[in-house]
Amino acid sequence: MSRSEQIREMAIVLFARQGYRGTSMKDIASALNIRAPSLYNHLESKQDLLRDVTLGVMRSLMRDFDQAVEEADGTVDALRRVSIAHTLHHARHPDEVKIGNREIPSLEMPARAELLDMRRQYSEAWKQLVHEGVEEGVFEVASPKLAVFAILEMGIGVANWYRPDGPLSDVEIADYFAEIALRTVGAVDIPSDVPPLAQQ
Amino acid sequence: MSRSEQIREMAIVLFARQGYRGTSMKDIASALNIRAPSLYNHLESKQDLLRDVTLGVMRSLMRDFDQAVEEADGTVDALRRVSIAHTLHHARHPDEVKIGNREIPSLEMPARAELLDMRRQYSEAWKQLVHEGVEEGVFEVASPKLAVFAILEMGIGVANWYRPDGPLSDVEIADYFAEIALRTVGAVDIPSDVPPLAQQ
DNA sequence: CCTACCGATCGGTAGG
DNA sequence: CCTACCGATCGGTAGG
Repeated sequence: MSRSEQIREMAIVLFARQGYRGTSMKDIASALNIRAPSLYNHLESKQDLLRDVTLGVMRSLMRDFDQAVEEADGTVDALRRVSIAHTLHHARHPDEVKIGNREIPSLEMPARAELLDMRRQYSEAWKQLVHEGVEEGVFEVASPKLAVFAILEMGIGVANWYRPDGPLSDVEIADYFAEIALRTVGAVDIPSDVPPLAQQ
Repeated sequence: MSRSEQIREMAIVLFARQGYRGTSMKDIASALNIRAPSLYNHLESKQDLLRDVTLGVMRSLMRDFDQAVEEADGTVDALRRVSIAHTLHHARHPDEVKIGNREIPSLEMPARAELLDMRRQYSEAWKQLVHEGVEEGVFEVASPKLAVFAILEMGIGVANWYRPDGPLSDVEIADYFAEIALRTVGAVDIPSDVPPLAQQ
């Protein structure tokens, strides 16, 4: 792994643990056994590190969403697949998404506006999908917008509590949350090929 | 409103908007048209402000939870009521809960441990309630723990997007989310006295 | 990749 | 409630 990648990975760990402003360039450098000024051979500024991780995580989320929709067979399956992708992403990249959600005020313009616009696009794509399901008559939901917010936040929260060494795997949690998502939009006749979850 | 209260309210607004470490004592003082050192006639330290708001919000959430359970008629009604209380609290005190969720790394020991313990107690009380419903046979849920996380996070997210001047009132959102919560735990035969939601 | 160093800003105190 | 001021730390640069 290149030094530049090492720095970026360490920054993600420390930003997630201590916050962006609670992490100094010296903290990052010390963790890699070098001095702070040496970092500037590999990056322009501390703000660059934050911009890369926050914009990167949204690009990645949107890519997963598009891929899930492409692979889907119908709207119900599409919602299940994007729900799984959303939850899995938050279980597998908890540090990155924590930074993306918490450090919006630390992100300077114009990157902040860009991030917020990507977030808007992402939830818009979700709303569009739910809307299609309503039009097709496979979903029954009082407010698509509220339903989408509920589903998204449920997945986002996973980043805060999921532990790989816990009793449930990320796939099990993602499957279960996808079931909740389908219930939330009032999808009926759900083809359930999901194995039963262990208690707890 | 006393100067001390003014300072605390302004701190909450600025901590939520700019983050704890992104807000200087000078920022708070300037917004009140005084100088930074004058703040110290009303508080011990900047950290005190953070401790008061983060511990206060958890005390308040737990109080609301207990009251909702006391007023409830049975376990299904209890889950509906605590869900409503949880969502309403996040809609009505968005700044406080945002700080409580984002600034955990900024909170120094031992307050941080105290906060985390209160959060654990809070979700434990929720899990206990869901567990009772399962034992009574009124809930059907694969994993009480996951169901509780899903419900809690759904409500927490409200603080990030709810706007009082939006198309839906906080009460409407709380009622709707309580319905989703009941679906999440597989509560059946839900007595629905909730008025239909406006689309969008 | 290092040492030496810069100006700016921070939380907080002294003293009135 | 103010001015004057403190030591510490910050992101970043110069120069090698």
